[in-house]
Amino acid sequence: MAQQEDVFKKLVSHSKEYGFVFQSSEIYDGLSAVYDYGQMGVELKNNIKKYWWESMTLLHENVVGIDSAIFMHPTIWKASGHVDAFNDPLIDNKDSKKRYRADVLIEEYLAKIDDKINKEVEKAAKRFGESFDEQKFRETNPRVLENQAKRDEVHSRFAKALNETNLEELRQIIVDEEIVCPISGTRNWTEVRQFNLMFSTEMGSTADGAMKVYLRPETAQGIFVNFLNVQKTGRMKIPFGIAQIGKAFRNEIVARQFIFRMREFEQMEMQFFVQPGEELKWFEYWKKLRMAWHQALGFGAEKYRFHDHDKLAHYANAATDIEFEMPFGFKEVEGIHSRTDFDLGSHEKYSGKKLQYFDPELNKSYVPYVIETSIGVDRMFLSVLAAAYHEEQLENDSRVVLKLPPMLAPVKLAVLPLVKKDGLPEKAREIIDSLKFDFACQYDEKDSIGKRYRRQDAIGTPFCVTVDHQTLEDNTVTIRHRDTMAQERAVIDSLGDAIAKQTDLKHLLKKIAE
RNA sequence: GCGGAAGUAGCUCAGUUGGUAGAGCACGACCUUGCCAAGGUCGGGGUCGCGGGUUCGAGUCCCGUCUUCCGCUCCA
Repeated sequence: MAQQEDVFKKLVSHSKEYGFVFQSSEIYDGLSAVYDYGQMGVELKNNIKKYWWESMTLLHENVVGIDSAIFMHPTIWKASGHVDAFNDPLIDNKDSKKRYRADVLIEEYLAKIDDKINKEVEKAAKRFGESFDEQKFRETNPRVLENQAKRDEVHSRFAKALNETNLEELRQIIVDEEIVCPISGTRNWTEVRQFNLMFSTEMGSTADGAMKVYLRPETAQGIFVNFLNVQKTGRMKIPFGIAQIGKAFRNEIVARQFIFRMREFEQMEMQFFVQPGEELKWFEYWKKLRMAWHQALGFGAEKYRFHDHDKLAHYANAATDIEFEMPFGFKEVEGIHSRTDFDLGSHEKYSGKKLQYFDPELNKSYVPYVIETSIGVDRMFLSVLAAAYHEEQLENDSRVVLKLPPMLAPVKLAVLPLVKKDGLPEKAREIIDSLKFDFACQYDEKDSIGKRYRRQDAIGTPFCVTVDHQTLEDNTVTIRHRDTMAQERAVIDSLGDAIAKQTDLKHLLKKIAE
């Protein structure tokens, strides 16, 4: 583990050193859990997105894309359940360091009083037998009355505090009722804090009572609310899917582990609409397909595993994660959920609009069921980087090499003049000029050739081409391969095809299409 | 958010009982070499995370704050 964390640290500093990932606002001391992608990172990230997008939209004629806005009508988040679920009042016990939901603590306390009352009643019932009048007992027994009065008092305070979201009052109830931490048994509580996991802002002028809008906490809802638009204008027939790549925002309580959990992150989501009753079949279908997509990258099947959910979210009837072995353990990279008709059904209720599909085969209308595949771009990025990062011991020294799948590499080819004189730089530029339309090339003439190879290794460039004096005579160059460090001689005219063959995304796509 | 640790050049770090900021690598120019880094010369770059305080004087001591890492917690 210590070694793995070490690798993780190295990964973070490598990311910075070679322009993959920078901390946001670094010159102002940074902004917690927000990161920027640098000149290399953006290329890698774009390639990952392209791989996903094309695997969805090119390989499936029944999957189309959209790009919905980050701002959406606030009611959408009520319908989706995010307003309620993302709004817990939390309190910490300073001794046990445990965190609780303040409302749950009070509810448990109320339940305890109920228990007490019920026990009194049971005891009395046993004592009096047949002749026991429970209602009368409840109305007259002093112990029951006392507890009942306490319960009513706390309950009404509690309800009022919740209604007003009065956090101080919630805490005061906990203090007044001497509610203790179940673990430490102490009453050493922090303030109650509201953690709204959604970021909000105001739309319109504040003077005329602006509308509070949220930055979307997931991209999925943009797909659901456009379900009918796409279905009708695209003449889509069920089953069909809508794919989207976009930013989402969550005000995480604890956001950590580099770009694994960020407050602003990017998702690649696809919602697949199916006939009710067929959802589990499609769930299995996408599960398999999504795993194949990951494994096509060639990092090894053992780095991935499914993690099926035992406890399902309220909307789901099946759910699994695809986990990847990060330097800090197996972590979720993608989620596949059978979301039933929860989302569309809920939007029907809240919007008052029908979100149904008329199925000509069944000759009836229904709210489709949904299979969701949802992958975090940044997590994917991190997993690719982690899997690609290698430190290799060579005979007399060592190298750091990113063994990125060539299709994802930010730079595909570096063209290096062996010396920067005798017309070699000019010849190298010529080669780049002829290839730059096909893939990303980089030119470097500084330092020794070995050093330049190392620099390209560090950013994961799969091919280096070296121009030497022989090149001027017979138009051949040395191709040097990143992973094996092997070299071969090739004619310049053959370079374009040879490299495209190994760096073009379509070769990855063909792999998963099989 | 709580507890612990840390923050000095792009990176990795040194900096003595408080006395005017250093090394290696990296970076730039020139020379040299020429197919797997670390040859020579010269050069650029740091208000020591930020803000206060103590002191004649703070990278060093004290307080606050921000950020990062570890543990807890949370995780649609």
